[in-house]
Amino acid sequence: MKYNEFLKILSAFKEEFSRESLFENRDKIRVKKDSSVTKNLERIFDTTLVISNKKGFQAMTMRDLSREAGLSMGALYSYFSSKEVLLTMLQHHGRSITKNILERQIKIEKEPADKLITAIKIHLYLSEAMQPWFYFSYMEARNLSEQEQTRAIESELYTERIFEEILQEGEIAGVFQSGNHQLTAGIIKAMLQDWYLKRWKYAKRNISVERYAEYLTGMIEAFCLSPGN
Amino acid sequence: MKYNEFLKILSAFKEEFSRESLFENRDKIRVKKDSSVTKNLERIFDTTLVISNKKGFQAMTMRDLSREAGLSMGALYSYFSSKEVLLTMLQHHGRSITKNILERQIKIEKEPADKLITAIKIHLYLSEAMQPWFYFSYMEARNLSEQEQTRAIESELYTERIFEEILQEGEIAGVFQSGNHQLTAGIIKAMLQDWYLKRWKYAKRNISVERYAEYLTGMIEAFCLSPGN
DNA sequence: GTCTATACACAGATAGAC
DNA sequence: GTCTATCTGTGTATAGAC
Repeated sequence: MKYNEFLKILSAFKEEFSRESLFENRDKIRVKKDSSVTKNLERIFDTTLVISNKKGFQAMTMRDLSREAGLSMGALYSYFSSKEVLLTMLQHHGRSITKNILERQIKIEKEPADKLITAIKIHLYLSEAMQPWFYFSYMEARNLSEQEQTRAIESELYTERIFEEILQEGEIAGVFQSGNHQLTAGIIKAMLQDWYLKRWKYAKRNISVERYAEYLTGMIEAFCLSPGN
Repeated sequence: MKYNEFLKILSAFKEEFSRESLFENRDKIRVKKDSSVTKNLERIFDTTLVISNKKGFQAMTMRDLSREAGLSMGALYSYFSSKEVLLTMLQHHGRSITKNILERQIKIEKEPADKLITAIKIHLYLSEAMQPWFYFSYMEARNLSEQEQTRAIESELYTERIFEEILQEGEIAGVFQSGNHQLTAGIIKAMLQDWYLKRWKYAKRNISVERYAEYLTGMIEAFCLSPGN
């Protein structure tokens, strides 16, 4: 799949999913009118990502956010009860999109080798399209409450387990070599994360997401495929 | 090389290097007595790493640091002029140790394949021994001043270039396959970083640094070595 | 050199007018 | 629903005693 095709799928998904997604935390929001929520919450989220990714969520003041988002302090606080809640909402929002898209796209493939390639590509494409959120999610994990940190770790391990299971499945089917699949899955995850954590580097070197995907899958195949496959 | 052997080399190096290293910022420190500096500065550094790695440098207050390091606010400020300067000093300190050790150990090897393995191992061992600093350095990079950020990026790219050059050298010697060595070097770096960024994960899974090193070098060799080597 | 006490700025959050 | 004005706690940093 090309990145352009993926973008279409993603935007269709967001369209369909926007109510559940953006309104997941509806009960925590004081504002009643839906149209205000959709309009302002997205603006608040986007602005938070921009400022936080530059200097950290902790260092972003509510006055910064107020100014950049074009809403008064008072208005901001009618969308969340505290800065910490804003952080939690933002994390939830991104996680549910990621999880849904990833599962949905992997299900389409039947063969382990295809599944592996697809999982890698979709993850890369996702993190390309939602880079600010992925970066934010990684860097701010330790500012979360204990409960939310647990969820973040679960989410991290969940993705890894997807890779691990595909590798396992492939070994049984005879297409993948045996090995420590958990370790391999972890290493794959690390390579995927590098893409959104070091975006500046790859941009400077003119490496497109498709090029990176190709190089990465090549490396994984060299290591995982059974000889002859 | 085993990790234990490395630790001996490291501690010998630190011994010999401690003056230059700890006193690199000597001019910025108001305290005159050397014995006070060696004793307290190391304590300040270590404590800063512990607190910051838990909740972020920004979120660590000087009162936190004062309490945990067992020094009053006033005393703290006689070792650095501001919180920002403390950050800069800490970064410098770790960078010079890393750079020196890495260069010194790689020089020993002559064959590209050995050089590559050594570079990977030494980097892993270093980040194992100095994990708090490596983690800190990665996570707090964006809180640095513009000038210091440039230095941090340079340092990051410098390490990558070491790998790139080894790969290049090996291709000419015929032991490594051709390919985009810059991309490969970046990916190797990502895998090395995962070790100190996700230490909790590997600890939980009982993966030792030696085991990780072995797995990683195995993967790199599968991808890089020319057939027949 | 190290302490205690304090200055001063600025953070997050809310009350109440519109 | 959104604004402005303001409360209160906490942050970094320093002055001056010991």
